[in-house]
Amino acid sequence: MGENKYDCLRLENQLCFPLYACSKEIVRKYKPFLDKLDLTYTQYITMLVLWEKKEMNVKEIGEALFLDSGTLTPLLKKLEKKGYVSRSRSKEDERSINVSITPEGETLREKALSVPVEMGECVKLTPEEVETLYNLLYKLLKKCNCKDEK
Amino acid sequence: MGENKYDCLRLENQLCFPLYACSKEIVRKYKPFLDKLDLTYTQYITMLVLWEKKEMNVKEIGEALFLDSGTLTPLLKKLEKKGYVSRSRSKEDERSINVSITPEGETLREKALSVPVEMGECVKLTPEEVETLYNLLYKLLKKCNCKDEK
DNA sequence: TACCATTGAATTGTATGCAACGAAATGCGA
DNA sequence: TCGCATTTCGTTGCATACAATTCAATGGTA
Repeated sequence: MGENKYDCLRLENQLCFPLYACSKEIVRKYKPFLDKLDLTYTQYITMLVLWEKKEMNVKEIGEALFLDSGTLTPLLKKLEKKGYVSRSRSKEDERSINVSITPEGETLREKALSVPVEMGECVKLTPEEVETLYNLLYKLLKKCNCKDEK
Repeated sequence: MGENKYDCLRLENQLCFPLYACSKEIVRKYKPFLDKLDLTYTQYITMLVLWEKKEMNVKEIGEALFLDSGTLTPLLKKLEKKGYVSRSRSKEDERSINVSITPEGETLREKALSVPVEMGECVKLTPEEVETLYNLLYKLLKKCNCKDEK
């Protein structure tokens, strides 16, 4: 019934679309909570990795977040201006920039503890569904990220 | 072991992150295929809904794609300039803009048929996994999209 | 019918994302 | 050690995204 050669072009037959839409909607959900920290979503996930590692260079942050220097350089400068991170040339390798958490950035971590709690209340999936979704996304991410050919 | 109060802030404990990263990586995967059609990803999904409905106003497109006029207005003007759609004031409601597919846009649909095929080869999940992922994403999207309070 | 809240687009301002390019530093082989 | 490919950031240009605002058209309602 209703089969035609264009079915594969229907929005509802694309896996990419719910992925794209979900990502945007979730990021939008974060906004009111992140506003209280004066962070955007991208700044927030940058702080997440920095809170863990304390010090990373731009390349390492980029690999962790799937972002390049074109996005990160201006973003890190903004975080520096807000006082949450400091940036300095590495002494071992002058090409590299060390980005590290400041005491103010460390203080922010305390305030950020409420964010996952508040967001958790927004995601109405069961723990099993979250687990399944999480695993499939990481699987896709891994398949996706490997070099295209070979 | 290693439990601490900041565990909830670890990047790997966030569902949002693989969602965000996957979405970007998939969109990036589309690029070489969409370049052949002279479309960006957002322009592509806009064409997808328009190919189906033939004519929609900006509000309807926005509801289908989770985009607002701030994104769509300039994007639709670009698609118009490329000759794939036409834009005109609705006669029934002068506030509304009717966006419709042109013959060139219809021709483009033929070329676009190869895109899902080429992309399908990039996504190395089983059909069952794709199905599960798809359903969970739509479920999340629905939960997410409902009005926040009440 | 005059008033006014609502609606649909467009505009403005800010913040990404990313490809492409540039420049300086590094490293490696002849 | 010289030359050159590679690496790491930064910059530029283009295209989203979205909140907030504006403006014109519309739709009740007194």
